[in-house]
Amino acid sequence: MTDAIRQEFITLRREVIAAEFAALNDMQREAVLATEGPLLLLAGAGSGKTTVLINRIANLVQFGAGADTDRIPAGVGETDLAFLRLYLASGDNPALRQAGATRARELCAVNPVRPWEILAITFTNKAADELKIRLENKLGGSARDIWAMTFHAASVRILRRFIDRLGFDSGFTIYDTADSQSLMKRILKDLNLDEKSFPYRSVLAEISRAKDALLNSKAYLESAEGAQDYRKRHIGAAYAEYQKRLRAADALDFDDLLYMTVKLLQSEPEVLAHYQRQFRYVLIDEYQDTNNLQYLFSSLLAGGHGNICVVGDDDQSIYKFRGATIQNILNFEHQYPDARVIRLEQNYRSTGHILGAANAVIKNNMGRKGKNLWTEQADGEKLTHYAAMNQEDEAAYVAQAILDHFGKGGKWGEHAVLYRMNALSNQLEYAFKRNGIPYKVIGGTRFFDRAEIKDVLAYLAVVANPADDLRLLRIINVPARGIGQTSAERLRESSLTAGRPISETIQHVRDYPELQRSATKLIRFGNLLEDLREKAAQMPLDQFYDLLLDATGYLSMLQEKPEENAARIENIQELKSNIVSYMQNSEDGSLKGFLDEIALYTDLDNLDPDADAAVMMTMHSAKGLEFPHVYLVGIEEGIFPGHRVLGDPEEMEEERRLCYVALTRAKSKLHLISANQRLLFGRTTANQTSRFLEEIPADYVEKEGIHRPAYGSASWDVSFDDEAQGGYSSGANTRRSQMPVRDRKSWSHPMSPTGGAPQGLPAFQKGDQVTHKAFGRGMITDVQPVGNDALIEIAFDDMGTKRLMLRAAAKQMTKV
DNA sequence: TGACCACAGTTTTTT
DNA sequence: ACTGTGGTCA
Repeated sequence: MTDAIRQEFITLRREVIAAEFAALNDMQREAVLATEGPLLLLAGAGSGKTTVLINRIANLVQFGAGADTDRIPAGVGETDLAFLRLYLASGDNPALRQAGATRARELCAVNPVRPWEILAITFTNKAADELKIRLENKLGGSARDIWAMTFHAASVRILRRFIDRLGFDSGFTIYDTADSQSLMKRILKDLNLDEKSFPYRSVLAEISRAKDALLNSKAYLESAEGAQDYRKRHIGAAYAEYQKRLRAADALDFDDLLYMTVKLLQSEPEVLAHYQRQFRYVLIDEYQDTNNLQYLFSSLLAGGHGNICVVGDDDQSIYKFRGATIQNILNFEHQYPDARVIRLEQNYRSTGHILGAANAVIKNNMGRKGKNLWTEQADGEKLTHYAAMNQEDEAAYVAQAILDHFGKGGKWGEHAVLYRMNALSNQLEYAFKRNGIPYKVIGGTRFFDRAEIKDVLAYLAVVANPADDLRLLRIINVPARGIGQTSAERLRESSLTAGRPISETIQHVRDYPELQRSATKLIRFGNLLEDLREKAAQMPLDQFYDLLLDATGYLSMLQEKPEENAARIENIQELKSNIVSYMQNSEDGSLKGFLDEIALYTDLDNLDPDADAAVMMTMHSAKGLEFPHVYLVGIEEGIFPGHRVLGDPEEMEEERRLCYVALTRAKSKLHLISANQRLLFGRTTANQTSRFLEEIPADYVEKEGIHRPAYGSASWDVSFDDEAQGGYSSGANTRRSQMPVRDRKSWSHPMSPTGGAPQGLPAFQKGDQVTHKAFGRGMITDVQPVGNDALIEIAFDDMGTKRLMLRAAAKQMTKV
């Protein structure tokens, strides 16, 4: 084979493969084809990062190293070259191209990758799921074998197989944050550590930091001995105790999952070799958010073949508070001197104005790699900054804008409201409820953090793992079994001294003189658990779940107060739907498997793209998502940026990055809302508008609302009716801006506790024909007074029946 | 032992 | 505002 043939073959091969990815832009394609060796992909917001990941994996599976290697199959000759030339020239002839496709692919593939040789790591389950779905669409069923999952899920998978080498049982349970917290509270109490100087949260945070630095409690204590640090010594003791009890309960916390995996890979050469051999290609998404453990995890696993591709954006690093270090991405080129760097800077998501605003804001940060996103899109609408009177006005404005858009044929799901902290979502929820806007809150008090869910899951966990003391204690007296705190405490202490799990102690309760008082009850409880364990082995999970709810008396406990517990009962039912869908999606359908999945699960994964509903979530949760219309609320100093970062330039930069993330979620219209005064955490404050707003060029922004609040200077005699009928329509903004700053409560809750008809309710009654701006024509079918408002039911011609609050609805309706 | 009440502390973000 | 805790009383 001559050199010329070699060269031309390599060139043609790359062109053939490149043609498969013709839909991408040059940089994206570059990133897809650069398969070999370390690659740093700096992908700006909305630059098609996920598309690149998908196509990159597709390329690996189809062509292996074909596009990025000098290796040539033996026996390539002139005929093959001629064929490839012809094939490439056939671009506009589909029939010809199709005929040659198979041969071309075979000829160009070099050692195609098998799916399980790819490790693709993401941060959230949501991102992992999306990746899996899109891969399956592209590659078919074999895509299921790709290791596309979160750091934690991958760790669990590795640990389940090999953790016995560290002396742990492979059936370990996973403790979530709440579990860790209650365990730590216990420990601090037992160690007699004052909760003021040793808040459980900061102790846990310190332990988490130690684990991230790969320090076990001993190593941590050693560092404390040297420093003679009193605080550290106590925390070290708590750390040791914490790990001891986790161990006794056969449990790992979130940090342990990564920590143990890294330890395992470092100390067991065989295991390391196994996975290094297996993972020919490693991809890490959101690399700017990795912490030290995750960095080690990635480096170790990619260490065999050295094909590591990390994707990230230093401007979107927003998780420093949980140990993420932006250094990982900044140092990548030092770690791998031969690394290639590819930048994706073309944004396909946002309009020019939105992108311009985001660029202008992030420009104020020092210490970034430097990058300027650009777009081919038109400038689009300007951003809107609405300065609201207070949080109610803010919520009303958002609701109004959404209703307007819906009235023009838009979809609910095109809107997302983002805020800095969950506490800001309340007013919005009320406003959305009143106006009949379907919505979904992501995060906040999470489904799996609800007491009833934790209770039921605790039962399942104890059934699966009798050694799980923490969860056993949670449910030992729920529902009440006459095993009170004192009995439970005594039981716990006896088990501790005996060094056996509580469930074992219960089985041998007769051997413990100090437990005789509650022995009968304990035995009954122990029998219940035994019984459940037997049943669990005999029937499918969903059936067992029903049985458990019944046998434990948990359901009947809730049913004693049906009204009060309606939501709880519903939640428990909803958990069953989780079980059923788990059974459909997993091969083994085991209880353990279910608990694993649940332990790594968050509400974010619930975002159902098919349901048409506006969404609200924190700016953090919104990372990676996009929406046509975005509302950023609470854009005030002290809230965003939050008050705790005001004195700290580094923290401020993180906050600004968060702002960048938030701004770049919007595709076509961005509303920024600040309130002149806000009731938060029980206090009313008057915040200045956020500095981030000042950083956006003024000619990108249209201002609405009350921009220079001169408290008390405006006219005060605006009658209620005026306000109610005037509404919040976009045309009425000028009028609104003249409204006085005044506490609405003074009129919306008149001081008339002795009953009588509510004051100033808009005059609508049963039977009225109305036209609603968003929902069209309809008839009022019911009016129920509720407090100072009324709940009305309207049968709309096209929208079905809706229940709205009268005061809010009146602003949208006219009588026909 | 469990129900009820007052009180305080906490309100960033996630696996 | 809200929740969880701790104390008191039946």
